[in-house]
Amino acid sequence: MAEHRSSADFDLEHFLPYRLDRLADRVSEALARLYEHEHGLNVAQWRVLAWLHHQPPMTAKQIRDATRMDKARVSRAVQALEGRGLVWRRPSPHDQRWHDLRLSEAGQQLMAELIPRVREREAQLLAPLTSQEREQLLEMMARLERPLQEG
Amino acid sequence: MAEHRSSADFDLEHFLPYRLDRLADRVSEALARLYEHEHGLNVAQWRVLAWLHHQPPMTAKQIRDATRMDKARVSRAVQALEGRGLVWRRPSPHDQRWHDLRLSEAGQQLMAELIPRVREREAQLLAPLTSQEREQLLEMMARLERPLQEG
DNA sequence: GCCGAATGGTTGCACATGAAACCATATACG
DNA sequence: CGTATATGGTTTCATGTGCAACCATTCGGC
Repeated sequence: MAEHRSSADFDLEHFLPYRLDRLADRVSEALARLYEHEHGLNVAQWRVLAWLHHQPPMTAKQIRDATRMDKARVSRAVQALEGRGLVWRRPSPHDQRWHDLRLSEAGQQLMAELIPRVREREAQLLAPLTSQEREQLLEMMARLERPLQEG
Repeated sequence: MAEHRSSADFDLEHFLPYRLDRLADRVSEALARLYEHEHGLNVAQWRVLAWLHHQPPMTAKQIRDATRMDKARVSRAVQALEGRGLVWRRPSPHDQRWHDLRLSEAGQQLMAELIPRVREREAQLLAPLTSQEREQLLEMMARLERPLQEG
């Protein structure tokens, strides 16, 4: 049985966590040129923009829940984006602890330019899979992720 | 056609790079307890140990090629492991620039203890998939990764 | 209404990392 | 041989990150 292999033949190349990490790194690198090199956005900032584009307005907490990023990471990303005028921040009328976040005009323009190119790049990355396989892949990933939700 | 969606409905939740990164993070976190919290090993160090366990001896360059890690990252991981007496380093007789790396007794012992537990944890993570699906997943990941090999 | 706990968000700190500069050794070519 | 170049590996620097401590506001129990 596969369960009884000795530890002598342990091979990282068939170890899912490692392979997952390596692929994620490679893919991320392939995309970085678009938002990092060309627009000076890091991954955290890109994600904040993407969520604000998709579903405004949001508070930092909502972004944190959506992205599962550390709250400090979200806070710093928002700060940077606000500093560059890509995001507006307004204290919520309901609760002064929150801030409602939205894309500014400039932020919307940036995303309008960026999204089609990011989509195109994703399509290239996914080219080796049929559309059925793509669905299957995302579905399997969702199944793997579910038990790992904490909180 | 799916190709003609406007940028207005872009949703990170269905964006593969993001989903991949999130899953990889979660999985990595789930494993970290084993080698990080209990043995003070970071991911880079764990990978070096795993490769040296699997295929000794190796030079830093070979580990770098195998893991696709930055050479500085490998260098620092090896230094730390040597400092803890888990790895031996010996200048290669063929070329003084290289160093042949091997696990020390302590390193082998550590891996003998760690590998079964890591395997067990991996099995838990993979539980939501049938063994056929697991193969399929790794195979699809390999197909996605191949065009991203650089150099 | 008032005090303690909870909650959204920020900041300080320690650490890991990638890129580039750098060092030492080996190879190629005159 | 001797110099230029390539290569393995290390170090320096700037940056991003998680964690924990912290601040401000709000909520819950009395």
